[in-house]
Amino acid sequence: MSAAAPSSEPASRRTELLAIAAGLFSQKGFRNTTVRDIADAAGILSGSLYHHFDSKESMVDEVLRTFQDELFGQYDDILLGDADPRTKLERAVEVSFAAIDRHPHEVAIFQNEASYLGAFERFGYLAERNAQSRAVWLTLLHDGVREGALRADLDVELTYRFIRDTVWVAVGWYRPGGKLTHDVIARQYLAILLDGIATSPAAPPAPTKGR
Amino acid sequence: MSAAAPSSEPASRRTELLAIAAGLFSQKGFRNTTVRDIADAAGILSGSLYHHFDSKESMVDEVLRTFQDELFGQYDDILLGDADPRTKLERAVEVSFAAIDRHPHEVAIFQNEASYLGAFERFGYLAERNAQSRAVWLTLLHDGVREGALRADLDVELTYRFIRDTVWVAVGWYRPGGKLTHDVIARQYLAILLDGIATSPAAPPAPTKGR
DNA sequence: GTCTATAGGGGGATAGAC
DNA sequence: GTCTATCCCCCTATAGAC
Repeated sequence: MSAAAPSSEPASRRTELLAIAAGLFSQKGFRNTTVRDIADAAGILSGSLYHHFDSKESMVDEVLRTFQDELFGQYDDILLGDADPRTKLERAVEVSFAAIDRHPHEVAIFQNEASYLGAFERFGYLAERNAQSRAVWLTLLHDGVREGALRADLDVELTYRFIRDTVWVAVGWYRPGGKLTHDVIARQYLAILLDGIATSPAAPPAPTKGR
Repeated sequence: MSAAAPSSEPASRRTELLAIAAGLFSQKGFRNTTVRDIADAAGILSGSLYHHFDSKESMVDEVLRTFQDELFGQYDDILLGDADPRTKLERAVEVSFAAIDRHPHEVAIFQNEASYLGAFERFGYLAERNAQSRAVWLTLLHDGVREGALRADLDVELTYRFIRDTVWVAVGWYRPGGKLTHDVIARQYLAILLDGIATSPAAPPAPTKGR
């Protein structure tokens, strides 16, 4: 097998091919993307791909590992920092939206294919990363409650799911380079998450000012 | 082709087969589910399926249409009702979580396959339903702002996306019959959405009570 | 590093017997 | 309503030439 280890050289052909594959995987799904699709997009024939990679699986594997190593490194930095709980939570949200901005394909692949790929031994690390992600958010939320920054009656597990879902699913509609930048979205999202959208808790029918 | 119209009789074989197919489509994805998978699960051979349906596409088509007709009927009832804006918004959220409870497979299929299926002419109605859903939520949000129930500075478009995403993506982890019932989840979710998770807007580091 | 050629398997769908 | 048998296409991956 000629597939060599990624050797940090001049953004190699290997890297180019991975980027092309990632785009297709995110757009059409892993199974629904054929090696011929990838080869076509790269301007070569399908057989030639196997000079660079062992298999289609190897491609998605390398894409996901590279992305996750970077993302979880950022989470770790936040957790190890000495900011207050609310700030840490805000930073984690910001970092996540920034990841969607910089690596939309990778995020989409992880979102859409994790459950399918996770069934293979080779991709067992996906479940580990998932647990690690949960641990990060639960830590942030528990710290926030303990220090009084978040409501004491919070269902932390449920809140974690809502945050996780809302943040990552944004990859479905966020467009890098569009009108809304990732940091604006993060701020707006945090405003809703932290303070809600209502004018007051269980507001009365409102003193009929409009209509 | 023998595929007859659904004739409302005793939960027919046809209906059974659709339920089996829906379960597989939601679990493994549409493309990743073979007609042989469906036939196996039904205890028959793949060729026999074509006595009931024209094609695999026809199956997913019927599943989605049936579900969406029901769901949007409920949305319409809410919109046409005379409740106040906040109550309408709450009901729409409740109805959506109830739909996840009663039709988890259908919701999952719509969530995961809409973008793929939508590319075919036959499934053009998926895009229409999507636009209809957006119209429902935007109406609810705009009414809420106009009547003073929701913050005047709300980014309605962005809020719509967050609501939509968080509600439907719950199908990924919600388990009918589990500890958390759909109405409890809806209430908890509305608590976060309407009032936020923070103790106070931009709370100070908190009078260090714990640690 | 890419091409030609092809092996080997699985997919959707059909025709006709029972 | 189901089964047997099968067609034809597309998929991943390989072997060896250039």
